[in-house]
Amino acid sequence: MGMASDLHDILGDLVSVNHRLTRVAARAARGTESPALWRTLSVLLSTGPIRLGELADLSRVSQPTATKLVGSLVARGWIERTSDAADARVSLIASTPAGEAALVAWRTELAAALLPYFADLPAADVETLERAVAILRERVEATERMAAPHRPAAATTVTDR
Amino acid sequence: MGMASDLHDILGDLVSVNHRLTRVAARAARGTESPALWRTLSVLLSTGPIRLGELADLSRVSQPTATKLVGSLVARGWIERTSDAADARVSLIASTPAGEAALVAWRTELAAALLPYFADLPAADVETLERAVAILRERVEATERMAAPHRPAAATTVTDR
DNA sequence: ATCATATACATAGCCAAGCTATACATCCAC
DNA sequence: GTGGATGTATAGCTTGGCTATGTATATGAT
Repeated sequence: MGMASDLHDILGDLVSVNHRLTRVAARAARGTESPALWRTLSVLLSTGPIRLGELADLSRVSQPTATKLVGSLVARGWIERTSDAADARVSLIASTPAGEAALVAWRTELAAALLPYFADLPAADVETLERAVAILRERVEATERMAAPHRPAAATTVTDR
Repeated sequence: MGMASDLHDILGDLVSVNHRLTRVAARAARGTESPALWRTLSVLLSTGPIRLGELADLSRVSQPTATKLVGSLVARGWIERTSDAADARVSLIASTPAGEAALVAWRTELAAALLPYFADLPAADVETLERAVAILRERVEATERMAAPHRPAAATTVTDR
C-alpha cells in the first residue's frame, strides 16, 4: 500500500491539489460563485450566533474582511445582526433560514457539478476520500478552536464546542 | 467503517473543508502568499513550455487572467516567453530555474507551516491522506486533459508537485 | 465620578485575482 | 490579397484580501 512519503510532502501535495480542485469547482459551478461568502455562512451555521471578531478568527480572515463579508451576507438576507444588550459595541450575527437554504443549494449544485468527474470512482476510493475529508475537517476545526480561544458562553445556542 | 455517505455529500464536504484549509494555509504561510502564481507555475512545470491559451485552459482560468498571471511571473523572473517562429501571435511560456526553485521553496515553507497542525496524525491517517491526494490529483489531471484536448506533444514531462 | 486605556467594530484605501467585452494582430482558405 | 478565424492583449469592473486608522463603548485606577 502507501509508500510512506513523509507527512511534509503529503501536505505540500495536498495544498497543491486543493488549489487546482478549487479552480475546477469554481468553473464547474459557474455563476454561483463567491466562496468566501459560503465559507463565512458555513462557519456561522456551525457555531450559532457569534460576534464579528469571533467570526473573523474562526474564518481565518482579518476583522475588516469579516466586516465586508458580513455586509454582503446581510444585504442578501442570509444572515442577521441583533444588537447585544450587554455590550453596545457588538452585535450577534446569525444565519437566517434563507441563508441556510442558500448554502444547502450551493453545496448541492457544486457537488452535482463535480460529480461527473468522480462518477466512476471505485468504492474503495470513495471511502478513502470520505475518511480523508473527516480527518481534514477535524484538523481544521482544531485550528479554529485555537484561533478563537475564549468564546464567551454565547447566547442560548448550542455552540458544540 | 464506511458510513457510506454518498459521493455527492462527500464532494460537498470536500470543497467546504478545502476552502477552510486554504485559509489556514494562507495564514500559516504569511507573507509568502499568491496561490494563483504558484498554481500557474506548477502547471507550467508539469507541462513544459506551452502557449498562453493552453495555460489558461489547464489552470482553469480565463485567458485574460492568464495574461495577467504570466506578466507577474515574468516580472519575477520565474517564467520566460520565447517567441514561436511558426506563429507570430503566440509565444511559448516556460518556467525558469529560478521559478522552479521558488516553487519548491514555497511548498516547503507551506508544508512546514502546516506540519504542526498535523504532527500527531496516526500513521493510518497519514496513509489515508496520501491516498486521497493521489486520487484527487488523478481526477484533477483528468479534467485538465479534458480542458486542453489536443496539446502539441509537449517537451519534457516533469512531475507535478 | 473621572479620565485613561483597552476593546470591538467600522472606514479608508490599497492590491491581487477573477471575470466579460472588446480591440488588435496574425494566420489560413480561397 | 481579402475575409473570417484564432491567439493575445487591453479596458474596466467586482470581490476578497490586507494594513492602518478612526470611533464608540467598556472598564479600571484613582
